[in-house]
Order: sequence, then structure tokens, then C-alpha cells
Amino acid sequence: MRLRRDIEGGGKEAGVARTTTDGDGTGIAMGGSTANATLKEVARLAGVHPGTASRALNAETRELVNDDTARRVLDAARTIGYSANPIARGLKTNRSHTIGTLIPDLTNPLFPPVVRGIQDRLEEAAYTPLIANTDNDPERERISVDALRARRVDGFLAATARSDGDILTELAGLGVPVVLINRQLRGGALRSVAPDDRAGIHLAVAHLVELGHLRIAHLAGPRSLSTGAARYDGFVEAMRDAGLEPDPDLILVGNAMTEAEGRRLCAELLDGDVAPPTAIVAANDLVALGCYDVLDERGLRCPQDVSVVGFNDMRFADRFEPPLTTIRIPHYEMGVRAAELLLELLRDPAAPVRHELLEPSLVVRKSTAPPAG
Amino acid sequence: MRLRRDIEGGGKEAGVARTTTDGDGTGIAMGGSTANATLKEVARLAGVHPGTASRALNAETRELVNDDTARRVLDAARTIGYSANPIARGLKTNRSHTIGTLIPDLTNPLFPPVVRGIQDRLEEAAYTPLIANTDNDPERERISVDALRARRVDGFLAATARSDGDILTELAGLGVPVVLINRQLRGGALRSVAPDDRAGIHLAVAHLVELGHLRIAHLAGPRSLSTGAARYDGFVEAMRDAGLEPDPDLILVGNAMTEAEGRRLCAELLDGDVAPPTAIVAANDLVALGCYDVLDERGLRCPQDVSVVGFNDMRFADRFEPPLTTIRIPHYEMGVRAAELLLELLRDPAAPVRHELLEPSLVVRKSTAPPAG
DNA sequence: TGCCTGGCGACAATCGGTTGCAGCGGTGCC
DNA sequence: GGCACCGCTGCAACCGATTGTCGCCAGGCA
Repeated sequence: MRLRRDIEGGGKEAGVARTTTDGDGTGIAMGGSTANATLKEVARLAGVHPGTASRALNAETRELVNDDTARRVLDAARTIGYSANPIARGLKTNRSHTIGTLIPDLTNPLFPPVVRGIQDRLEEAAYTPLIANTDNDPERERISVDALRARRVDGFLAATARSDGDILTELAGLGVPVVLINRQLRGGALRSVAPDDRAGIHLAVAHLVELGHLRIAHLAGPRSLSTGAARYDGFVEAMRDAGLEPDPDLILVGNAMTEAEGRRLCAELLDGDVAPPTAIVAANDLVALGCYDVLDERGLRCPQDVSVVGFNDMRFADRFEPPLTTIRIPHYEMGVRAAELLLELLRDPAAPVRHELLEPSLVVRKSTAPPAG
Repeated sequence: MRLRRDIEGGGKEAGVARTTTDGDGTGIAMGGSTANATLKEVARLAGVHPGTASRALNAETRELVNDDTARRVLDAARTIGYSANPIARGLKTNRSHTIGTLIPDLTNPLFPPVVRGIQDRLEEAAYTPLIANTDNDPERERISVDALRARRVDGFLAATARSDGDILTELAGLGVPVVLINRQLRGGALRSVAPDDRAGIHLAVAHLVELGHLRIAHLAGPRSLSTGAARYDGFVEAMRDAGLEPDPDLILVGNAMTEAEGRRLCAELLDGDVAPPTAIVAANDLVALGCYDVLDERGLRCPQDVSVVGFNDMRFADRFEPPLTTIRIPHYEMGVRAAELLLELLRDPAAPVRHELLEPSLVVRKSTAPPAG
């Protein structure tokens, strides 16, 4: 990291001309921003005991206090811009109104929309996500979970994709509310919201078959990622449904769902001594991009020589060269629904275990075409 | 949002074959995860008063207690897997170890790397970012700030881009630690880390001039965004430096830095009755993409007919058609540095005001070429 | 021997809320 | 007229840490 300049000081024009910084006339704003009023002060102003003020301020317990008194307290609170200190509240109630949110990597284009959905929905309910990146590393995941628990999060939302027995199961066993995103666990013990991977792959395969492809390859993600396994299984199933026997030589399993792995797998596929496929179903869009690179290197054109279909319809999938045919997943909604499930679970810890599957759809662009010849 | 299936229950295979879920042998792990030990328990186990235990556990105050006693306390803490309740601690210390992080929109590809940098650096210091999206809406920003303050964040990191007198100045005036990201404020009263926008635009213009372009257009962002203003100014300056008088007809200012605005501006530019430019400097990569669309529509080829250069080098900029020539900004480092500045400020509230400028670099790809003819 | 000093650790107040419990006055019923 | 009950509110005990203050005890010195 190089820094070009580094200016010290900067207060020579101190006083900075406080030109009517009164915001855009929200009125209460100034009051709200000055902050740090305490319950005791509100109580004194309203002429009641802090306990009473607390009840009046709390929607749940407001019925316990006289309407008149309540109004007085509310007024007092408003005039001094009171807002309850969640730290103090949390100490007593043992709830932080905070949700541990585990994702592999925020930088993966798949997750920002999911997280945004989570944030938006949680915000409505006055909860705040605490986001941790695990980089798909079980060790980091464990550390993050511990850190988050130390912060007393009220529950977990996990978009981290490992499918083997893990910390989250353990957590749920301890009574911690957990909702899985983008994956399910074998046995289905944990609530989840995920895309219907098998259905998505069916769409992809059906599309290729309809175009006339017979030799269709699948570059799969690792089976340790539940999406990797589900898409793999979906592929085999879909091929059979189409009356094609999947060729083991055309199914390669990678160690991750990244461009680099896509490149590696695709190269391996084309270097094999079997005849190359006319179409590739990639585990996701990133893997598909890896295919683009290798095809390019080998002088093969997409889609004329080889068709490619991705998975996720991540941002900019329509802008690649060629625009990528892929399976669209409603990522934002996935985040929203997961947040809702968790909220439900927080409200009622005995809520039934549910698994929501989001319907995928096929987006046909320019990376698929009938096979040559 | 449509749900395809919705399976209730799911525990038919209950018992889920607890196959050695002992993690990967971290040892302490299990202890750490069971959690919820309190200071009082540690103290009892170590045979000391909770107050003493507190001092022993705290590196700052450990010297106040006998080495022997301290060791006993530490051991006790370790064996019952104690981890301090930050809520309780925060109540007394009035610090939440939490940082309000304002960004316009997580979904904008510019921000994930910045946020990741923030998270990583803050995590090392045991701070946690609380992320809020403002959508560049002052109203939303105010609400977010209030919510964050209600949660008693210890400081703010703001990558939200407005340049007019705003809440953050107000906040800083109240003594709240604030560090700006990706922008500076007029007067420079607030600490900041930002790319050197002017230098970046200079790079872009110089590159085009070197290729032989004379009629260079700029599609600018709104002046209310500090990056918009800085790049605009940089453009005018760079043109003059190159001995070219910037043509007002070729400088258009948009209302946002998005693909849609890029399209609008580019269309307007080409529809004007002045001769079209041979090159366009876009306010950022998204605006450049908007240009791609319009050029495409008009049957103009990039770069043969019109060169385009973006700004940011956001993810996938190398994969567009054509691969985009752009100015690279070290986004991740920007997040890291901002976090560091804030940490410094938290440690020493009297730390000098600093403005760090990150050095941009030119990335030449396929969207620029010498002008035709 | 007596006093002072200093190291160490116990005590208790406190942070800012929430909540079980009890007390208060008034009303209705027997 | 007495009692039970009810609606409301005050009281005080928490929640789990931190921290100012004070007392205890040992050791050093006169």
C-alpha cells in the first residue's frame, strides 16, 4: 500500500463557516442527535419513577400504565430526545438485537445482494447483522462464531456453504437460533432458505438438450459445499431425465467454485483423450468465466464451438463476452426470507423447522447455441 | 417472491449420525463454544473477589494484582471458557467496540472490497463494523446515523459520498470520531482516506492525449458527490495541462454515477449538434458501461470509433466487451487505512487531522485506441 | 516495640435499563 | 361496613462487568 501524500493538520481555516447545517428540516433531528439522555431523566421530567417510565416507553408493557402517564412519559422522552441504551437493556434482557451473519466472502459477487436483503429486513425489526467472512475456512468459521457469541448475538444467519457436520449444528443443538442460507444440511435439522439447485440444473440441461446437445459436461463444485453436491446430483438426474446417460469423463469436480478452478477444470476437460463436449454446465458463473478463458486460449469460440451455461446470474453476467446464459436466483429475496425465518424463530423458539426453496429461472443469453454440424 | 416448495418438519431422520463432529482438534474449541460463564464464577473458582478477577483479566490493570493471583484467575477463566460479556462491560465503560459504517449501497461493486478491508482491520483490533446502507439519501443517512448512535457505536467510518455540509460534520463537532472514505470535505476538517481523483483523471486524460485524441468528453458525476466534483475539476485541469481547452459541450454532468445515468448522458452527448468526441472519460466504470450500451445502439464501435475510459477498476472490468481501460484504485487498502485512522483516533482523540490520498494507476485494456483517421 | 509505607485484594457503588412484588386508593359486592 | 379486587405506580433487586476507596498485613526503619 503506497500513499501518495499525507497532509498533516488542516485546521487553518478552523471554524469552517457553519452555514445553516440544520439539515433538511426534520425538526427532531437535532434533538435526536444530541443524544445520551437517560431513562432517569425522562422519568424525572415526567414526574414518575424510572420503572414506570420504562414500562411506558416499552410498547409491550405500555398497557400496564395509565394512558395519561404514558403520554406524559412519551412527551418527556421526545422533548429530551431520549433513546434507550441498548447496551443497558441488553444486560438485563440478555438480548443484543444483533444477528451473527456468516458469509464466505463479501467480495464474492454472489453475496452483496443477499446481505443487502438481510440488512433491509433485519433493520425493519430493529435488529442489526454482524457480518463475518469465513473464506470457507472451518478454522476461521469457528473463530468467527466464537467472537460473535462472545458479543452475545441473538442468532445466526449462515451463508457459509460447507455441508459436512459442523459448528452450526452444534450451535443449534445448544439452542441458538440458526437459519441456513443457500444451502441445506443433510438430515434437514436446520431451518434454511436456498435456491432449488436441482431444479435450476434441470433448467440448464433441458435448455441445452432442446438446442440439440448430446455431449454435455458438468464442471462441479466440491461435494463439501452443499450447492456443489446438489448441482452435481441435479445434473446426473437431469441428464437421465432427458434420456442421456451422463458420461463420467465429462463430469469433473473442483475444489472451489472460482474462476481459477473453472480454468483448471475446463483445461483438464479439453485435454482429456475423450472427444470434447459441445456444451458445459458450470457449477456457477465464476466457473463459467474460467471456461471462457480456456476456450479463448484454445481458439474455441463460445457458443459456436462450445456452449456454456452458468449458475446464479450474478451481476454483470449480461455484460461478459459473450453474455452468459445462466440460472437466475433471487439473491436479495433469499436474504430477506432468511432474515424473516430467523425473526420468526426468535419470536417463537418452538417454530417448526422449515426449508424454503426459491425458484430458479433460466436466462438465455449468448453463450448457448445449437451444436456445430 | 415465489416459493416453490415449503417443506414442514423434516426430522424423520432425527439423530443425524453425529459422526465425530469434534471439529479439527482445536482443543479449547468446545469450551469456548459452551460459553456464558460469568466473571463471578471465574472469581469463585480462583478464590478471589470478582473485582480482582476483573483486574487480572484485563491486560491494562493486570499489574495491579499479584502475578500468582493473576495466573490463578487466568487459569480459572480458561478452564471454564470464560469470555467477558461486552454488553456488561460496555455499560460501565461506555464503549461498545463497535463502529458505525455508512456506505451508499453494498450492492455497488465498488464497496465490497472496501468493506472487507474495514472488517479485516477492525477485527484485528476486536472492533466490529455495523454496516448501514444510505442509498445516497440524506434522509436515510440521518436515520442510520441516529440508529447507530442509539447503539452507541464508538465511531463512524463513512464512505457515503455527499460533499455538502452534513451530518458527519455535525457528528464530529459533537466529539464523535469520524473518518471519511473515498471523499474529502471542503475545509478538510474531517480525517479522510481517498483516492487521488485528480491524479487519476490526469492519468486517463494523458493516456488519451498520448493516443492522439483531441476531442475528449467527460461524463461527470454530480458535484454533490465529492468524487464527482474532484474528477470534474481534475478533468478540466488535465486538459489544460495537455494544452487542450476543454469544450463545455463535451462535459456533461449527471445526477448519479450509474449505468442508467451513463446511458442518458452518453445519448445526450451524441445527440448534441456538436461533432461527437473521439474519446470519453467516464466518471466511473458504471458510467462507462452506460456508454458501451449507447455506442452499441448507435452502431459505433469502441474503441475504433470512440475510446472510453472508466474509473475504479471494479471487479470484472477486464471482462466487459471490450475490456475496459480504467483507473485502478486500491479499494481494499482504502478500507484498511480508514479503519486504521479511526482506530488511531479512538486511541488518541487528540490525534492530528490527516488526509491520506491513495495513488491511482492506469490500467490499459481494450476500450482505448488511437482515434480513427 | 511502634509507626509508616506499600502492595494487594475486598467491598461496594455504578453504568442504564427491566421486572417481580408490594402498596396504594378506590370501587363493587356481599 | 368489611373484604376482595383492580388498576396503577413505586421500590428495589437484578443483569455482569469496572473501578475508586479502604483496610489488611508484612516489612522496613527508627
